[in-house]
Amino acid sequence: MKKYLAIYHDLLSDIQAKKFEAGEILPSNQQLVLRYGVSRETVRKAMQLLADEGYIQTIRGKGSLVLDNERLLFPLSTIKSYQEIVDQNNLKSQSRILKEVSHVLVPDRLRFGSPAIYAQLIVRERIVSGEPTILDYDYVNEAITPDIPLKSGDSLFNYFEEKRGFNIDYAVKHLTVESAEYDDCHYLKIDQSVPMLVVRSETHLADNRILAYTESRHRGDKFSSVEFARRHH
Amino acid sequence: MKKYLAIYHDLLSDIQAKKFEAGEILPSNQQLVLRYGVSRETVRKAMQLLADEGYIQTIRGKGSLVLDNERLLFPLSTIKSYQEIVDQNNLKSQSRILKEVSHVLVPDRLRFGSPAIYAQLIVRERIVSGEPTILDYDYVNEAITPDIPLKSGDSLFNYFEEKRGFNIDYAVKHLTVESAEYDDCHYLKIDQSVPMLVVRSETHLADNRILAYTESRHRGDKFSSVEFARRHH
DNA sequence: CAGTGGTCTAGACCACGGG
DNA sequence: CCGTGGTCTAGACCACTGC
Repeated sequence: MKKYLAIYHDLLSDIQAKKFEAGEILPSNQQLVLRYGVSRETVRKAMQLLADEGYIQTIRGKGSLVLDNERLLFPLSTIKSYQEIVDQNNLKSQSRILKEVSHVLVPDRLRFGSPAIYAQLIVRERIVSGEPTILDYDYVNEAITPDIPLKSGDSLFNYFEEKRGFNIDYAVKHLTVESAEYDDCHYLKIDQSVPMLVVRSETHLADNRILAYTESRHRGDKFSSVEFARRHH
Repeated sequence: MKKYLAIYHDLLSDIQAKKFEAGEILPSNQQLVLRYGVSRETVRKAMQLLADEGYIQTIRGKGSLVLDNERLLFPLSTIKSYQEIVDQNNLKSQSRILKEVSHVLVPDRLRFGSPAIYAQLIVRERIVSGEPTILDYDYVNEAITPDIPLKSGDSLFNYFEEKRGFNIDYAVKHLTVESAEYDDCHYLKIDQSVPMLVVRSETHLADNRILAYTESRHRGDKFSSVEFARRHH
């Protein structure tokens, strides 16, 4: 199903496999119409997805230019699981579960005015290049999915989408810079002088229910993110 | 021209003017087709823009739900000028030019592998609620637009787009957390212990030329950003 | 069942780039 | 001039919601 997504993924994997290098021009709309046997509007939907996510730039009269997407690392403006980011960037990384508690009330600082709910709390640390770098607190809405069976290496997103068939739609993320707390110092083996980049997010399903609240605490001295932004007129 | 943009802006201004509150359902595609006298695909283009930017959530079988967009503050994943952000959030803010130098070579740390160019450097401080909070270093490509006439209150983007007719297309932004430098301490009246949130960006025109490099240095203890992210399948 | 949004089509005209 | 991408149309079928 969904022809435009098939074309999108097909072209994207060619770009990521370097069959198209940065600076090259993709096949024209018309060529893709013939290749895939679809209408032009369907081709253009695929191209717009690629453009929105920073893989190509369309230039009228010329064609669709492949951009340098080597550097898209840890973007905050997309919903990617930690595992997806690790995979895409060929990082060496491990995760370790530090704590798991059921029936916890989600703290105020994560909710930004949304109603309080009970959740299952999962605390994990992410170890990048042998060094503990990120602390993740996931509060998963009990009303939607209680009792998550989690092994150390599992991805929560993968469980939600593949195993449970949930349709994750969007997230609202708040970024701040804060001082290291006791847990940061204790688990990440840093002292209070290291600033933390904190991302608090609220993840929604396609029916607008809140699936989870997450607090991701990154060592500031190790944090790096590359965003792609388009200008809309 | 561009009917879908007209519809987008029309609906957006209604949302921002609270004619549609968060939680309400927008008029259906069919109603908008009749109201604007356009085809359904044109209506849907406008709706997709609204959805992409986090103003609405479309729910199949129900309608287009208006989201709570009160809190979209200082998003890094869109290209907005400082002036646009200030206007949208009703902030009290001033800008002051600190330095202006012609024919400067853009430093390595801003370029991430892009070729070195000569630029006009403009250094400004942004004063929010009476307190100097952000230092901006703009390196504008001399080959594209030399000798920018700048008064203290002017917006660079406004000059590029309105006065010069440039078509800004996209930017790549690098986020890091760094220690305060001499200039940070001097102009922002802080000491070295305050961490800085640094955004370095490369702004491209529609023909893919680089218009400018920018380094924005935010006081970490005052920094706050809200992002909207969609999940693509 | 009627109404909603999601996908897809075949065709048209426009604006821009480059030879 | 021709080929490119950008916009728009009228109509079709599907999947889902809610009554």
